[in-house]
Amino acid sequence: MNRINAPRGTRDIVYPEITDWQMLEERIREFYSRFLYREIRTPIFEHSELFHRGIGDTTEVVQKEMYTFEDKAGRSLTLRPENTASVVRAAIENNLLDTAFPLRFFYIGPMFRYDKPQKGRFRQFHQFGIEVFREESPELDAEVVYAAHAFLEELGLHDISLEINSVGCDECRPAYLTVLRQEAQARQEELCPDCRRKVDTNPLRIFDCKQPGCRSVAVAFPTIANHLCPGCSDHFTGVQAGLDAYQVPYTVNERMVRGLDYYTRTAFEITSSRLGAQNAILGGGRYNRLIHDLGGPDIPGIGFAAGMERLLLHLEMPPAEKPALCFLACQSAEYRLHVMKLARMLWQAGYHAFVDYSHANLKKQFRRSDRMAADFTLVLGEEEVSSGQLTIKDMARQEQVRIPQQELLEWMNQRKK
RNA sequence: GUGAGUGUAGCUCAAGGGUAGAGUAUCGGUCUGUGGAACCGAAUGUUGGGGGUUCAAAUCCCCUCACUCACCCCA
Repeated sequence: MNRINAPRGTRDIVYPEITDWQMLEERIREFYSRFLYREIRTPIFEHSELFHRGIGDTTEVVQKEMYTFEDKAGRSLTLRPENTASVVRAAIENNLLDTAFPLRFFYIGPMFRYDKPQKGRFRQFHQFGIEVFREESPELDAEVVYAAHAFLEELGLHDISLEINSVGCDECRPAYLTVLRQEAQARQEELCPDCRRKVDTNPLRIFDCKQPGCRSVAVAFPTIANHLCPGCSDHFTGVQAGLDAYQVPYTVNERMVRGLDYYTRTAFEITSSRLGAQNAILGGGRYNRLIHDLGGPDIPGIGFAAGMERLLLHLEMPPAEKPALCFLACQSAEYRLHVMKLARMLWQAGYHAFVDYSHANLKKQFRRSDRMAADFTLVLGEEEVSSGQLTIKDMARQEQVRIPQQELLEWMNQRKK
């Protein structure tokens, strides 16, 4: 029979890598609960319309990268490519927006995008993120950015840099885009074919182009900084003051663009220099229209999402502390039932124990114990059973003792300290 | 979606038209109450898949699939 492999761009996470994931998830839960973020779990698929309306029809993600399918009743469903729209939908649907309690959510889970896989990019990948609704002060933006940056720092991530920008709002961005489009049109000849197309559709993206020609042209283009309305301008100033208060190191990048349409005002991104081409490890920003656009009240929101694969790619997790492991061997099969009684004692007391049910001789059982990196090997044989004792060998110290069987737990407890 | 590189034993890799190999891991033995070392031995492959050229293909040609990296896009 031919084998079936995991679909392209997906992968299995198995031991020992899985322990890194478990530790990371634990750290996320602990860290973000300090800020009163509460976990939320939303469905892995949603009505396709949620993402069309939320993320924006013209975005790359929606146009080319969604896993969309029809269910048996003919509904158009889509595997979530990101989670912000879902969290907003869930908050509205569950009437969570009426409470006086802070509206703060965090999530951890798989996302799906039909991309061509490469280093740090998968079709099923995992993100964690946070969302805050209803608070509009710039200082809150600063706290969210701090919560993003400080977490990575606490994880011991090096070689990361934080960039922020303001992308304006519905008041000032259209006017700026007009100016930018004019400028780009004037110098169209000097742009690559790709960018020439962007002049009409999304001129901001020209700033992203890596072609040296486009880059040198785009440097001269006007940035949004001078076109922000007073409201956005004050807000951005406030964000920066807040970041200084929280002592977050950042640089302002007036040319930073984000891929999702819903961002207003604050946008930020954390990249790593150790990651290859896919160097964005975290991205987010404010979205003051999204909740309203998805049928909710007219309240603002802000959040970010981080790529967990990319995080783990250059994160050195400390080796997990594993409790002592006892390997239970016996001289021959006739003592097996005795061994099982000892195993039961250990398990009930919370110890890790492995019973060798094979009929191998002791030498082989010891070898197996060694390969499994057991801390202790317990042996039961004729001598032990007839005297109610058992032999324990400390594998690392190469010392062994014989003790009464009923003293096993006592011995382990002392040994553990 | 575009491009480049790579697919041979569980893993890392040889063999570049003439019998598919090594290291490592696995299993057995030297060694039936004691692991890591050493020595001896065994097992394991539709050479990613399909087609073509040839007396003969892992090797040359075509197609396809997968992986890797880059473009693109983004977490």
